Amino acid sequence: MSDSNFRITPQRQVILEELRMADSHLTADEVYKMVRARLPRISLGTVYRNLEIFSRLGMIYKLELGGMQKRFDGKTQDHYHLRCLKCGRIEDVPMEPQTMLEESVEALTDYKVLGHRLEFVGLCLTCREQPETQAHKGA
Amino acid sequence: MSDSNFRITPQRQVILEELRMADSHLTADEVYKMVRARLPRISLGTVYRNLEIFSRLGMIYKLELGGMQKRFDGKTQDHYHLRCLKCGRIEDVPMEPQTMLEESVEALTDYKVLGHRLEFVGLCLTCREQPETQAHKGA
DNA sequence: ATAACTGCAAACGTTTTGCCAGCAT
DNA sequence: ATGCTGGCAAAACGTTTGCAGTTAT
Repeated sequence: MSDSNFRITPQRQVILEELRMADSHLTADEVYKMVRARLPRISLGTVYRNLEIFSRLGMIYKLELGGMQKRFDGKTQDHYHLRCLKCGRIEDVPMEPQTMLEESVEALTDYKVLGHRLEFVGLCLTCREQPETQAHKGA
Repeated sequence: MSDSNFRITPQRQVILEELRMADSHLTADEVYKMVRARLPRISLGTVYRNLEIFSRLGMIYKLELGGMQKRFDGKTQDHYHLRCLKCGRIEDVPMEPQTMLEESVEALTDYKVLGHRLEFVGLCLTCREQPETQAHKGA
């Protein structure tokens, strides 16, 4: 792929649409299931290939958080994430990226700091209120 | 494992020693290779099993950073990490955990925030100075 | 004709698991 | 005798890749 002769095929169209329609943070497999409802013959390999291409082109955002599957996000700009330890739900944090963190680290080390990834973990409202149940699974 | 009848077997002893001797951030496979030099018959499964147990007991620290293998760290207390994009080296950041970040997120959302993970990426001194070479690999 | 793209299946690297034997209590 | 533990091999998991056929230019 030369990144310039990039065609919007039906598969790519549908993958993008589903990613943008979902309230974000889908795993490749979830994207696959959703797309397959509209294009039953699409393959998981195609989904992976195109998610990778989209993210390389900056069309979507690839989340690689700790110890989990990759997730893909229709949004492009950087933001922090918040994960519920009990149900696994992932949400965006309505907080501006703290660039001063990078400045501090650059002052403290001999690295050229190019970015940072910040993830919060905790318990969502639902899971705090239902102490003994697994409220929901997935994104 | 009931976590109380926990025995220090030779395997466990050596795994812990190697983890504490190394300057940290080993992958399970690296631990396996090092331990095997002293206990040639140990199996990779045993290494994984015990790393998991140690980290559950808080005896070591399990790093699960974005999109990579897990790494294990003899140190116990929380700290931030800094990864070189070019050579993959991972270092500790000499910075105190910023608990006020968690307070901000708790104020901004309806989550009970229990922790956070912060990872910086950039270029280490070596890799900045040798622009065209891959300086070193691994931890 | 050429290059990009897809579906399919196989391969991959990492991690987990089942099983049985061995050892400590 | 009970139960934790280790070695081994197989399985599982998420992801990537090779290939052959298809589609668009």
